[in-house]
Amino acid sequence: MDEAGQADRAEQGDRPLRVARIQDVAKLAEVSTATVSRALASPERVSPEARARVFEAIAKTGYVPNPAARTLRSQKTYMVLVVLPDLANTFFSRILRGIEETLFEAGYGMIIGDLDGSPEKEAHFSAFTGAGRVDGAILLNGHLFGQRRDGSGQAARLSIPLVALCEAIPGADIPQIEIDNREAARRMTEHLASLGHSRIAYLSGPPENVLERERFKGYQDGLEAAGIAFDPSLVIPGDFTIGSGVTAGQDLVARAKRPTAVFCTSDEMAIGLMRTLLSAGIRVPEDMSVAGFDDIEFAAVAEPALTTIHQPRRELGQAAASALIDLLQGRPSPRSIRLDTELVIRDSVAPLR
Amino acid sequence: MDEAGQADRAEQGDRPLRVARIQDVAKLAEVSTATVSRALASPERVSPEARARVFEAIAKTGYVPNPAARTLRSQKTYMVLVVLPDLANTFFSRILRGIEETLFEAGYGMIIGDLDGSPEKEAHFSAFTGAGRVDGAILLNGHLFGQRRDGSGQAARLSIPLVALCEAIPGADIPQIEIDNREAARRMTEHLASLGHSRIAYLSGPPENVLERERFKGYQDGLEAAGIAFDPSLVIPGDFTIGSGVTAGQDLVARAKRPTAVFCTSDEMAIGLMRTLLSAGIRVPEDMSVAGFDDIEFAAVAEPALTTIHQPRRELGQAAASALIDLLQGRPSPRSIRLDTELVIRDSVAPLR
DNA sequence: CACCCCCATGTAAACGATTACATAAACTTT
DNA sequence: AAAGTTTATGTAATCGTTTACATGGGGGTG
Repeated sequence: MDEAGQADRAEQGDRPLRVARIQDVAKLAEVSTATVSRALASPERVSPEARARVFEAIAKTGYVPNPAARTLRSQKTYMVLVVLPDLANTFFSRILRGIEETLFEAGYGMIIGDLDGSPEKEAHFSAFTGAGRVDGAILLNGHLFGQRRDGSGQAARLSIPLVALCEAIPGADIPQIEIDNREAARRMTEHLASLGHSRIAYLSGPPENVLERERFKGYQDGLEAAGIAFDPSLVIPGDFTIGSGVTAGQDLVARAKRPTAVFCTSDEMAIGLMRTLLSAGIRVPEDMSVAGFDDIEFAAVAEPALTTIHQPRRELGQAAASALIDLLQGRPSPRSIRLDTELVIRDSVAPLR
Repeated sequence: MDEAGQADRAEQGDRPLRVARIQDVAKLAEVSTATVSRALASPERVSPEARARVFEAIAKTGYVPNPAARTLRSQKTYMVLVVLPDLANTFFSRILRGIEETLFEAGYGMIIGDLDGSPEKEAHFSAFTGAGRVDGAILLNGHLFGQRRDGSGQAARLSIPLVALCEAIPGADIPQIEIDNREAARRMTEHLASLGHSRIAYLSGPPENVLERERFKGYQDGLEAAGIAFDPSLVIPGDFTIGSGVTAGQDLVARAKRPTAVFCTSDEMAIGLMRTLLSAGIRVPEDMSVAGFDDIEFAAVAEPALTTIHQPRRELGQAAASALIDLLQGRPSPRSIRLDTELVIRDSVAPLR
């Protein structure tokens, strides 16, 4: 105290009245604020002695740089927005973890934008990127936002680096991280066919969804490869949720001529479907085989354990985050990545009797 | 162009070279920046004419306030941090939605801090709150952070409003939003006892967890109320995950003298447990009843459908967010809230034969 | 009519960093 | 030893708002 002189807003007694600023550190270390800033941003550009004094002063004052000031000046937020269609969907949580991990290691924070099917929210998150609250964004929702519906000149805003994850965005010139949905669906369909099934139903996702469209193509590819004619009556509408699986099950139960196998384009639907079948006395896989897609945690402990397509969710998240970080740091980023899936054979699919 | 004079950084041709600043709006509307700022923050304090001109200018320029500058000056970020132990856990996703919804409506963004069991990350998120990157935080992890492990004077930082959700933080003087875990566990235990079960096992959560401790007390309360002696050998260690349910199942299968009912303190464990029992030929509920806790989406479609305790997850999230917003906006906030749970009876529990 | 008060607005000082530019010292190179 | 180069540091402008304070005009009141 007797040394600091008139440091009127510095610490007093014990606890700082106010958070320390770079000025306080500079004064204590007897250097300029520029040197403190440099000591933090690029230590090698500061002499060892000064650096030591600076770090000592930082420790003593408990200084933490003010992010707002930093952002204002440097135009960097060290924040990334992750936009996804449905936060309550199990499928995304592991992906989010993969993203978060990787961002975290690189010093970035993650802001979540849960669209929840509302276009109003979409506009909101679009504004987020436009206003410079984040340095970049990872889009899991299958399309770019920001293109105003009214088409007015409402400004195409400051554009920031974007990465598409899982749902490819056709025509967008950004890195796209995904799996080969078509190929995976083909593989599963062929797998079912190879076990003797020929009446293979397809429980779909929402028709406008990109994943759905790819998987549907794969289903058709698979039928074709197996020499099975496509039967539109075996395509059941769904939307990836447990509930739509339950509904689809009721549809099947009511049919006179049932398929012998059902390929569901999400595990959630498969689990909901099996539930309805079992309640109606239809045994899985004895009476009907059921296959899923995603390999969520519950797939392995479903009853019966679900045969499905494994997606490397954590790795997908990590890859997307890495690609974005590359972009943010001016490094060249891979245009597109396709991660491998795996056909996981469990108990819900059996050879045709 | 011929009107603006030397507006060298204003729009040119069609698209703005640079995002519009408050200055640009002020110039166009022929008012000062202060008026623009006021027109946005408190429209009633600006004359209708000026207001109209300002809004017109905002529309014309596509102006969006710079959040960093705003934060720097006003010390408000309009961001909230949500700290949770495990983002990949299904239980949290609906809660997050409730939180996000409510924050969104109030104009706040949500930053997720997934601890993932790492103390290193905890320190990181603590720094988040300390550095003023967020206005407040919702803690789902059951304890406050910021109290340095080394006990050094490392500064108790700027403290921001906090709310505890789900896991109460003993001794913390902040709003706590939770359910009555003890009461709910008691109710389930009594329910099992009322069906004739007296050998009721308890599949626990992690021993240090607050929820676990409360539920365990409730289990004991329930036994006592039913006049059943507590048997430590019926307490099986778990950690809320599917995997620990599977492991617990193996333990039970190996036992000579099995319980007739198992109360699992999470649905995930219950589902994992049932899986193992069924694989080993132990029927649920005929040979053993299984009860869960949480009522996650999969509980209703498990095979058999799971009898469990329903937690109003969305409402929990909403309540926590509301409490935090009250705090942030200087309104009095309820000290603590306990939301009601519900005993959901499905098929996994049956009377003792 | 003089006084006071209120209202709408403007002026300019923060907020707390980063960084372009300037400067001085130390080291190379010829 | 002079000139040029590199290195370490400091000075001060800048990022784009919000807001305390100042100002001037209009309307009430005594």
